Amino acid sequence: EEKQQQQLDPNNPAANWIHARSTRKKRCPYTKYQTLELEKEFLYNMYLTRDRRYEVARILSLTERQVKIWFQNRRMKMKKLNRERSAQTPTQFSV
Amino acid sequence: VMILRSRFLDARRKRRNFSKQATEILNEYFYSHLSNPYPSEEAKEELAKKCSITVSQVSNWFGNKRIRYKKNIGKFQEEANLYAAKTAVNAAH
DNA sequence: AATCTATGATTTACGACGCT
DNA sequence: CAGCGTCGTAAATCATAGAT
Repeated sequence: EEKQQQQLDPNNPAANWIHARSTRKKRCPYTKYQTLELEKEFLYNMYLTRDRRYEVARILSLTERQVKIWFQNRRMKMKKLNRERSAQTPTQFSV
Repeated sequence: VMILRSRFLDARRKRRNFSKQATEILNEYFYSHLSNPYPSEEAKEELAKKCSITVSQVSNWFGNKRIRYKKNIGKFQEEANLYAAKTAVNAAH
C-alpha cells in the first residue's frame, strides 16, 4: 500500500529524479581524425598504458582524462556488440 | 564473402519505430512510475519480452523518454493524463 | 518530392562503486 | 589510498522514418 505514492504530487510528479549536473562539461563530438586514431589505438590494444595515454592525448589534443574515458566507453561498446553478436548467432565462428 | 556480405547487410538493417502496442506498454510503465522511472534490470527484461524488443532498446527508450519528458513537461501533459487515467481504470478492476 | 519533426541509436562525460 | 576498472546514466547529437 505504501508503494503507491506517486499520486500525491500530480503537479510535479518527477520533481525528484534527475540530478542536474550543473558543473558537467558539455559533450563535444570528436573529429573524424580523433575518432579514427582512437580506434586504431584501440585495435592495437584495448587497454592503455600510462605512456600511450599521454602520447595519444598529446597527438589528438585531448586530455588524458578524455582518452581514458574514451577507452572505457569503447570497451563498453565492444561488450555490447559482442552481446548482440552472440545473441543472434548461438554458434560462433570467426572469419 | 557471402557471410561478410550478409553480416554487413544485417548490421545495416533499417531502424523501425516500435509498434503501437510496444509504445503503449512502455508509456504505461513510464507514467505509472513517474516518481522514479528507472526500471530494474528484471523489469527491463520483462518489458523487453512484452514489447518484443531488446533490453538495450528498453534502456534507450527510457533514457530518451526521461530526458525528453523533463525537457518539456508541458508537451507531454496530455499523454501523461491519458496514461494516468488508463492506469486508474486498470487499478479499479 | 521537399521539408520538417519525432524517435530510436550513438557518442561524450560522470557518479557510484569495485578491486588492487 | 590513488587510480583505473565496470555499470548505468544524462545530455547532446546523429540518422532517418514518418508526417505535412
